[in-house]
Amino acid sequence: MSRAEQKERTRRAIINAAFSQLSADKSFASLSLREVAREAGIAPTSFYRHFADMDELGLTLVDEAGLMLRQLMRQARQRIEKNGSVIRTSVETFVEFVTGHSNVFRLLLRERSGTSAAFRSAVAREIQHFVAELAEYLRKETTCPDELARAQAEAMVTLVFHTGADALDAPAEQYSYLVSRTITQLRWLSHGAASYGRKPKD
Amino acid sequence: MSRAEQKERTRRAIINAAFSQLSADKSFASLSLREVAREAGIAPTSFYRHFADMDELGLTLVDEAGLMLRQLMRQARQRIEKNGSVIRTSVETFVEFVTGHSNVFRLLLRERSGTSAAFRSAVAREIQHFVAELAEYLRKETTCPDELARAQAEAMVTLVFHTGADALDAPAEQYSYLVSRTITQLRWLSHGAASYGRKPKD
DNA sequence: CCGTTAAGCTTACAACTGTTCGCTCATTCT
DNA sequence: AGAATGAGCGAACAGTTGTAAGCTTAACGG
Repeated sequence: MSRAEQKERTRRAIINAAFSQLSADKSFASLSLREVAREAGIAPTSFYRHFADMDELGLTLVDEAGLMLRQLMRQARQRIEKNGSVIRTSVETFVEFVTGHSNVFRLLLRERSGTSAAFRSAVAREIQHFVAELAEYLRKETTCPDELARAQAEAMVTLVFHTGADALDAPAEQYSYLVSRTITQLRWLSHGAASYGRKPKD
Repeated sequence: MSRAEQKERTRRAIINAAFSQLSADKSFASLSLREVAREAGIAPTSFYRHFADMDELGLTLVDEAGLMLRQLMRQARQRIEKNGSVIRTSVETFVEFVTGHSNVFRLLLRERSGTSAAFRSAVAREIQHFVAELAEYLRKETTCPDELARAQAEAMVTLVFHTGADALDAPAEQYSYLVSRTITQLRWLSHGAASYGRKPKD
């Protein structure tokens, strides 16, 4: 096996070990270098051959999580073409992601308001991808001015993201309620933005 | 000084020390019993005379934070009577709270998705007070059926809470933008819910 | 007034943490 | 073929953590 190949392999082992140790009871901040190294099957000191410190690993994890999110968006778009209902399909796809990759979602959810400014802005950047894409869609589909399309997209992403957080603690039989509640909220937003249009008085 | 009085005094010293150590870079989970005890001016082992462990202290902090929130609500209601604009007054009051007691708000924000189920549900309970109260207001002021009033209140609280989180990382000169953006979003919701009414088709 | 109570202290321990240093040894480069 | 590179290792260190055991001493109750 080539040297670079092997290096990449244990790098992945570290990343996977970190992801697998994240859980409802364990945040990234509470991971220890030694524990991660142990699960990755290397000596604690070997960790430094791949990352300068845990923060660097954390940023890598956030990047990977963002990547998964973008793949999710693509998947949702495909579904929409075959299904039609934009809002329902998007929300359902998102909830599936949250429940299927809960560790990954939890990372983004927590580090969005975590103790590291670098982490926070990394997560914020990933979420902005969502917002920007949705805003562009709204600009095309509706007659919304740019600024308002963005505000609308931000509200929608906030609500969907928050629903994901709720889903983490909710029993599975509540998912359909959460989804339909969120759909209702998004419709209100959409309908309100369309008809309320531009009346920025107090 | 009475015995009970002195006990309550150092109990407060512990609570205050804990609050004061919370910051943008330090979450409750990263506080240590020893550091808190040091700042409170007691020996580490004396901590146990007041709390069984750090978790018990944390739940106390969440309770106190919730108390401050409820005081805030009362304050907002008084302002509304003299001002008139319900939405603007509420959002502005909330942002003032967030910036004025950022440590307290950060505690709620983080523990809402933290690693302790007990903390999460404690925070959720505090936020439900907000939602319930707002929902009742909406039921009175509008012709909304109960279930939808609640969904609307939840969306509104989510958006306002999220704005608070944004304000934590934003420079002060951006506050007015954040406030007006949120007001717009809330108006959309309100308007959409009123006119969209009950049309739960896909 | 004297015995009881309990807040607070000091000392101590075992378990972890991140990180430095120097070594091995298989892969790579010349 | 021989030298250089660099991933991985073991041992060690200084620091911190939570918590147990036992003592002191001031406020309390009878």
